[in-house]
Amino acid sequence: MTFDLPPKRLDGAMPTIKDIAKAARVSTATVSAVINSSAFVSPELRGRVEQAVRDLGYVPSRAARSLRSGRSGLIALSVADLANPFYARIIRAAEACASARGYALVVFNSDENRDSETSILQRVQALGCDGLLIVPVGAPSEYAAGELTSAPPKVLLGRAIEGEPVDAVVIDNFSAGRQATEYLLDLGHRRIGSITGRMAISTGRGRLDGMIMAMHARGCAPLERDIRTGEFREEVAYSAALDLLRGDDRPTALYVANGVMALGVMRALADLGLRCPQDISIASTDTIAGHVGVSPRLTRTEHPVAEMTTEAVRLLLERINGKDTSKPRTIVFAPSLIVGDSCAPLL
Amino acid sequence: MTFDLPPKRLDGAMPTIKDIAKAARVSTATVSAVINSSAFVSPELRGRVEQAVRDLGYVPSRAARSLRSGRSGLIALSVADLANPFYARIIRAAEACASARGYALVVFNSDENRDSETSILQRVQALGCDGLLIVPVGAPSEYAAGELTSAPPKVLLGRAIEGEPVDAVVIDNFSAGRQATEYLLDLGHRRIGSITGRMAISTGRGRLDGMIMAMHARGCAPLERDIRTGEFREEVAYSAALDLLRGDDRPTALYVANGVMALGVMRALADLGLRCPQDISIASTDTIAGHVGVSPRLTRTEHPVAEMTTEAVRLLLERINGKDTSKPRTIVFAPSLIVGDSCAPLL
DNA sequence: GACAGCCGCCTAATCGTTTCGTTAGAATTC
DNA sequence: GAATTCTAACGAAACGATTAGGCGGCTGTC
Repeated sequence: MTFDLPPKRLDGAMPTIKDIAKAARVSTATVSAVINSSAFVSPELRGRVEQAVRDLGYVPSRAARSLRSGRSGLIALSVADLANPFYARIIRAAEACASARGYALVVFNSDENRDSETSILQRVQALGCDGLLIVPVGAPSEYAAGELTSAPPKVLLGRAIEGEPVDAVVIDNFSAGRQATEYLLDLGHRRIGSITGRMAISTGRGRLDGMIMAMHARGCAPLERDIRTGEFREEVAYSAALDLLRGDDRPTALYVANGVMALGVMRALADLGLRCPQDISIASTDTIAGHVGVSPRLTRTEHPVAEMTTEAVRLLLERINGKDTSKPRTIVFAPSLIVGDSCAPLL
Repeated sequence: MTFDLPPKRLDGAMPTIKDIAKAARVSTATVSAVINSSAFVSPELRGRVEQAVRDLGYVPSRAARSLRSGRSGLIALSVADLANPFYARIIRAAEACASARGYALVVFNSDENRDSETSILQRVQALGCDGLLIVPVGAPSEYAAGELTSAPPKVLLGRAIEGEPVDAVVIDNFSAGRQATEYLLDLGHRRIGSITGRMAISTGRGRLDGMIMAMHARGCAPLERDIRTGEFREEVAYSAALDLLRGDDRPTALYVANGVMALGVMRALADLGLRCPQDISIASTDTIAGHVGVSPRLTRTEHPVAEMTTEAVRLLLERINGKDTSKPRTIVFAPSLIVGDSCAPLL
């Protein structure tokens, strides 16, 4: 009897299931059964297979597996702006959650660009990702029929798209805008301005609506020139703030619709020589990363980003596994007000 | 003649290359040739194939493709701590670069945990990723032989591992520590402390060494109690700073080895009621994200994260494509000092 | 002792591509 | 007009895994 032990392959090529089968003197079916615990295998053979797997350093090929099973083990995440730390938190939570369930996370950046997003949707399909978590960047009218409802399953994260029958995990933007504004109103401010996102995006529109309604409820209304909208970007907010706050005819308080915009406003304040909160009060929705212990601490509404993301992944996986075949639903998280020291009472 | 136009499949199943071949009345080989422009095809057939592809909405299956070709089109990125905005910048640059070259980016978080890293290395292999960009979290001794040199190609990013024959893109940590410390020395500080990373990590060790050498060069040396090392985390730096700066027997200046640690120190200062730079000067390496326009602006050394990442991706792709078969090399970027207002002259 | 039933394992088909080797026909040469 | 080369397209064999179906051999029953 010749012992031609197949040595640990030195050629660098990865061993395949056939190599294991040969080494363990069993069929590939048995190897597969051992690896997936999908059928009973006698301890004898099981032992031989496990030994061979260890000896050869065998790792099943995901490519072959996914060709056969139609599953890739990949979850895609498309965010609107990778430069925004807010999305870093989403990536963190999504990665942790996906990893825990055995999935890998593929990250894309649409950079607030609808065309990029379209190509991302295609690439996600081509990659055979099992699901997609997406922070959409388009207006509702910009999505072709079926673009968001076709396979693989998709879950909108952070931003809703009206009229699209697709799962979504969002916050109550209206409430966020209202809460922040009411706080400013309570401090006595009456001329309040706002720098917010595009009106075509649910977060931009909703937060501004909440702000305006809060003012109406107190019998006032923002001036048209005090409302600035644009992309959710630091530079956009910076120039808007520069323009809005230049000169003496300016609001006494500002509601800023997200974290990086608040940062842009802060930078503008510094450039204009305005002090916060002495010269102007700032309240926002969404926080500035790493803003702990740095003055002034922003007064803002926060929302549980990690929990929202986890929930979105959970929902997505249930769709993927076909456990949830109910109608698409929207899960709404509530924002809460965190008081810092960026707002002062109006004297 | 019957026109049984194959309708856009309504069953949800994706069309395969065979469907296209049938619809265009050609062989699958021809379809493949058209799709990959891998062989000459007459305009006639080419047209029919392209038409069929459009009609059926065909997208080649990446799973089948990668099974056949051994390429997945995936590049993996393993970062040390997704909560650190520094890594968000890396992800951003890597995603942009990979996308531009037609690769998708799979993101992993080792969370400064060597065991997680080991399992990430396995998952990367199982996924069949074509390459791996990794910010390693282990000490040189913790890597098994071949762990970093086996397929797929790997490039270390930000942190070097001595003795491992693998490509790396790093900064001159020694110079970073030296520059920042020299600046503090120039301001008249003599008792300078440091809060830095683990000594087993090249960035922790290198930066501290630079700091110490700078002091030696001026005929002084840091006190042992003024040097704190630990993980590159906000909380670690926070508690180290609290302990180090409590009481009157404390350094007049601090060199902090990275951005999130600087943040932790700032928070500690706020809690201790110490003002920066009046009561203590802070210099760091690596910046705090979103620190523009917020006071005090940190004096720090910066390094071109995006360029480094781009370079790392470039290197990786050359290895993947076998264009570069030279010995592994380490590319070193130079840090530069950015003066903010977190340091004051010692009176 | 014959037969049914189960257990444990194997053979072989299959997933959707790419690609090698082949072939039919056209173009060129003598 | 026959022999040769070229060309464009095709057929079929991989790639590595899963899994339905099949087949000996054992146990148990009457």
